[in-house]
Amino acid sequence: MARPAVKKQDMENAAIRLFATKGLAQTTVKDIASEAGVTEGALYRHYPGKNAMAWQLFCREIETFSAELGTRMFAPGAPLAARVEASVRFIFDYYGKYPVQFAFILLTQHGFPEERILDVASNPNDMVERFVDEAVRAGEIPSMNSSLASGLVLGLVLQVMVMDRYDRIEIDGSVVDDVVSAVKRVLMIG
Amino acid sequence: MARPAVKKQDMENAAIRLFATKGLAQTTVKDIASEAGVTEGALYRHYPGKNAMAWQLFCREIETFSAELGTRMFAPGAPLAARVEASVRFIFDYYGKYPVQFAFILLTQHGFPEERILDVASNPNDMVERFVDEAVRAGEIPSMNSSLASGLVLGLVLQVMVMDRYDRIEIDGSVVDDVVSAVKRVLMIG
Amino acid sequence: MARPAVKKQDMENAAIRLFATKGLAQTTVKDIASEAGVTEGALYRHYPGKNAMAWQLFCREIETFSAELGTRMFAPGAPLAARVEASVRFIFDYYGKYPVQFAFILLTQHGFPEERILDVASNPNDMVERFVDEAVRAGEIPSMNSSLASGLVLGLVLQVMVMDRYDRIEIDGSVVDDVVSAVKRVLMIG
Amino acid sequence: MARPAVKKQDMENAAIRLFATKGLAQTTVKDIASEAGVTEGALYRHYPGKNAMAWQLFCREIETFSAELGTRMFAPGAPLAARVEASVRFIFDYYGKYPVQFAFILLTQHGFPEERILDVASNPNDMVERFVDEAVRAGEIPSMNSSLASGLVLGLVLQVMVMDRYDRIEIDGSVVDDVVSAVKRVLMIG
DNA sequence: CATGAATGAGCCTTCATTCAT
DNA sequence: GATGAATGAAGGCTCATTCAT
Repeated sequence: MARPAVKKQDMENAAIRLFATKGLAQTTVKDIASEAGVTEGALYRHYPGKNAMAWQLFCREIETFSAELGTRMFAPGAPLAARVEASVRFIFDYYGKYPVQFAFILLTQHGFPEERILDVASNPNDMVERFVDEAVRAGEIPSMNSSLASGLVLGLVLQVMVMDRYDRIEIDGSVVDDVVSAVKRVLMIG
Repeated sequence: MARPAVKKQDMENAAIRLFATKGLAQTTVKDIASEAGVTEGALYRHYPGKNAMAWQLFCREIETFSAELGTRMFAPGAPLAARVEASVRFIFDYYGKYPVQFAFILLTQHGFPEERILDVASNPNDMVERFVDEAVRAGEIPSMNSSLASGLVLGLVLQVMVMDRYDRIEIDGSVVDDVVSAVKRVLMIG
Repeated sequence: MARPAVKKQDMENAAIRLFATKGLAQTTVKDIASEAGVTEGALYRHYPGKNAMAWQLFCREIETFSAELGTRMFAPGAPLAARVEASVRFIFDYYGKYPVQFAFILLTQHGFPEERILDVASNPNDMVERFVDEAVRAGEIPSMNSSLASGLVLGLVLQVMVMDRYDRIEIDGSVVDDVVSAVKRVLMIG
Repeated sequence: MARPAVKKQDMENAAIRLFATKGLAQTTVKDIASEAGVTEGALYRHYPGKNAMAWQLFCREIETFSAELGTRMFAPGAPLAARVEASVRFIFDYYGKYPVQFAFILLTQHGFPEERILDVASNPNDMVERFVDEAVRAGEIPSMNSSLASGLVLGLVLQVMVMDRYDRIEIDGSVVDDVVSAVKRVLMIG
């Protein structure tokens, strides 16, 4: 009978918040521990180390996000344009609702010494690629390099978020509208 | 007699190469020194410290790049579409010719504890923004949020490079063509 | 119902095996627990701490061994040479039969921060010393410094085992014969 | 031009003294540093780490010792018995003159996680083995297993030192005489 | 009796920076 | 200008031990 281990949750929340704010390398184990109200050693009961913890949380967050994104992107029966629109809107909703988690994904993605975001089992990149492939095969959009298309589309969305975090723009409804139509134009939909 | 302080050059080259390869935080002063064939203390003869050195090199690289980019983007007398095309092609040329420098810019941009790329005096972001503003004012493209547009356009280009570095795509002529037309579609040119 | 506290046995066996293999300092409480299939805290149900456990086991093993050795060394009525021979043979038999326990004694003897093998109530050293004293008093061997003689004799036997563990020699019947006669020559028996 | 680096000497002396006194595992880097009057980091300019330092010093000490021992053991032209006697006396002289170094060799020999004394290039064990082989080949002593003989002889000498360090005996001239004759008897010389 | 999360002190190591030479 | 030994402040991690469950 283990105790409710609520401290683990505290540590994970603290870690994500700190990773998202200061970056992986700039966040110390001591930071995480004191933010979570525990001592340093406690981390090592649940994770093999700091980087491993970050990577594990990173995968979990990105997979949670991807799973939900998938239901929009591949909603059965929905027309292509609607699925694109729903997907983009979902991403920005998610970004608005879980800004810390999203910032964590955004800021940490290139910071791992060994691992890479594309190694995560279910990642948005692969999903967009599959989406494009299927659309091409269905004759709904012209033939195109799906890997490239996936990069282009994600570039549009992610960079807008980067600019939001850098206070260059403020994301609101009209911005999202603009991104939706940019994505459609890049994919030559409608 | 002996050549002059060619050591400084060696150190800068080593630093850029290492920062581009391993990232700022993962590169130690000892790494730089030994790669350049000098000792650790030598760095402090030319720079106040490691981060300052990186930031200084970063600004220099980005300004060199920006200056050249500007001549394409604002080529006097050239039509809009041609300037867009020339700009995108230049970016990829530069990326192909100075991959280390470019990776340095790409990988280091989020790695500074204090500074940010948008603070660099002459940065691509501002340039694209100005480009869009002028095009709108000239009635060459529909009215649009230029900050957002700048983000979208840079997102297209940068993410393609990220994917190249992650071996998801290989940049060649047709990829560049595709990016050029994606940028044009996003800016609603032609 | 369930068997009684067989867990304690498991822990002791695991501890002895690990101490013998990796040494005292290199063996962690977690090692012992996981090897024994229990959790870390369980150790403290039976022992005040790791070092105390090791010392207790060490004393137990050495006393068990010493007691049996004593019956050979001081077998009533047996001639001196026979008792020496029986003793040496017993040591090597024991070493062959309980290699882990013996290695534990051998490798751990200098590893305790506070305690020392010579502090154990019944230890081989004291026994050999008494043996020599009595033989001298009985006029069976020339007068000699019994403390020194005890060191010499034990040195012969123990170092052979060390060499066996280091794979420099392989102990077999003829090796034991040689050690027996070496001991006799050192003690000037026969 | 490096400064006289007298601190390195201090650190090595402190390390040897501490390793000999408390053992390898019980000696911390902080101990060594503070005993040598430097800070912890200083160690890492000269050695890759604590264990590496200990092993390096250990090898150096044992090789210094072995080299000198070799000149006695293989003194050209000297008769066998004289060489044995000179060798044993030299060992005890060395032990008396450099008790710390010798204790370091004695106490540390089993404490390395990876390495072993018999792996040292020039070690006493190999030397004694060669000595016995040559003596057998020259017909000066009966045929015998030289590996075993080497173990026996070293067992005699080392265990006497262990007992000295444990205050069970006090080494003086007559003890050394006794060890010399014990060695001769074991090797069946004279 | 057993669990295992948590502690707290300490360990080895790293590294940007300083400074006597 | 250059050297490299030394510093000092962390940093990540380990581990014997405690204790609420």
